[in-house]
Amino acid sequence: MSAGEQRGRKPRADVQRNRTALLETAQRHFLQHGVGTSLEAVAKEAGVGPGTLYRHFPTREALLAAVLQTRSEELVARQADIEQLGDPAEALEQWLRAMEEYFSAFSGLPDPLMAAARAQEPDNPLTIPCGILISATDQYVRAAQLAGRVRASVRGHDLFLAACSVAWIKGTGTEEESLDRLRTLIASGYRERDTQA
Amino acid sequence: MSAGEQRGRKPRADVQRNRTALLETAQRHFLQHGVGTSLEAVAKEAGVGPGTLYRHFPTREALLAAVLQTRSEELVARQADIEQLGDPAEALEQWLRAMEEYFSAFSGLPDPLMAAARAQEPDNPLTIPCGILISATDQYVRAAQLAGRVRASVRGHDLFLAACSVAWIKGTGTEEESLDRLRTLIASGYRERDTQA
DNA sequence: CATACATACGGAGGCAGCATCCGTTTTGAT
DNA sequence: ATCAAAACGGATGCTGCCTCCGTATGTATG
Repeated sequence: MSAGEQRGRKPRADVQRNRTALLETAQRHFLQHGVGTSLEAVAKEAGVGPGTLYRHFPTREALLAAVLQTRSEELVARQADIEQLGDPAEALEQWLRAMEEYFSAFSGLPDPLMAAARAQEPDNPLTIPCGILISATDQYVRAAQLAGRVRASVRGHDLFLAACSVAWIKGTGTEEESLDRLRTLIASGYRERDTQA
Repeated sequence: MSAGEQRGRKPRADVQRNRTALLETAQRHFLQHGVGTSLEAVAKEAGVGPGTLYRHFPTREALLAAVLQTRSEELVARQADIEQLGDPAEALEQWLRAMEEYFSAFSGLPDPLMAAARAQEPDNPLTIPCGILISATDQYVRAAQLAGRVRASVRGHDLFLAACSVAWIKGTGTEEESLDRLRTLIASGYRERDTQA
């Protein structure tokens, strides 16, 4: 079970090479054409046949999940920054923004993400990441609630949905101003009313 | 320009027949398989060739818009009911629910709807309906604001987006309970804080 | 009723993308 | 140098989109 364990044979070199090439190309295509981009095109540009792509990543979701893994590291990095903040309300706000950006990395991403969040299919490779994000959000929410900055009825899952929504709308090409207005609306929804003295 | 004007020749009978058959079949398929349903299948089941379908409705959006027209009549009917209510806050709430149901009639509907709401392409047949809905929402918002029940900073367009979002999430198969929580969150966002005496 | 004309029909066909299967090549081990 | 496992990749079949044009259908006229 040790890290360096190599059972049987050393893995072939081209495997890792192709995998990397596919991931890089896929990321570019997802960025440019959204999650619905042609997988054939990705394979061709990565210099491999369709078969190779499908062997590495049996479904579009699998490829997507693998590409997202890279990006999710950025998200974790942000978490470190966020936890520096003393203010739990501020922390929650920033976390929501971070998630939103993560969700809107590629156009059309929120749809498969939501499908995974529903999580009926446990073999969906996007399911696990979603679960992590939801419980992370819940942490931030609880902290802010303890500080009396967020209404008691709010749950992490609610704000996860809200962040997804905003990301979805963003992906439809709505202007940034409208988005900001929506964010403000949502913030007014979860923030505790000022406890007037 | 009068209604009964018939220039040249009387229109052929099969035209109207096919159009109706297509609309009915399309509605069924949209309901069962979402807006992405196969148009070929619709044509076949309606008993016409693909060419006929595309002549009547050149794009998927055109077909969608035509089908939606029927449903939008229900929406207008609801407006009458809603305006019976004395309470403008209640009226707004009901209107939002009505829109939400309208948006989630077919799975996947919110996407083309939002694309139309952006309204860069004025020939998109969904654009006009969207504009109407937005300004209608604005009416309800203003009324509620005059009664001091909705925060002054809120605009109709914001709540239009919110309703779209909820409809979108609904379409992804999220449980009704989560949806209700989200609706509550949004409502807390736009409602005026209780003016404590 | 017969004819002529306009109009609409419908399916064949070209194209793109998905996903699979299997003969061939590459690679690591001996 | 040789072998066998492992991976490759492209040919293949399928579905759906959308267009084009020869043909059928329905409407007006003698």
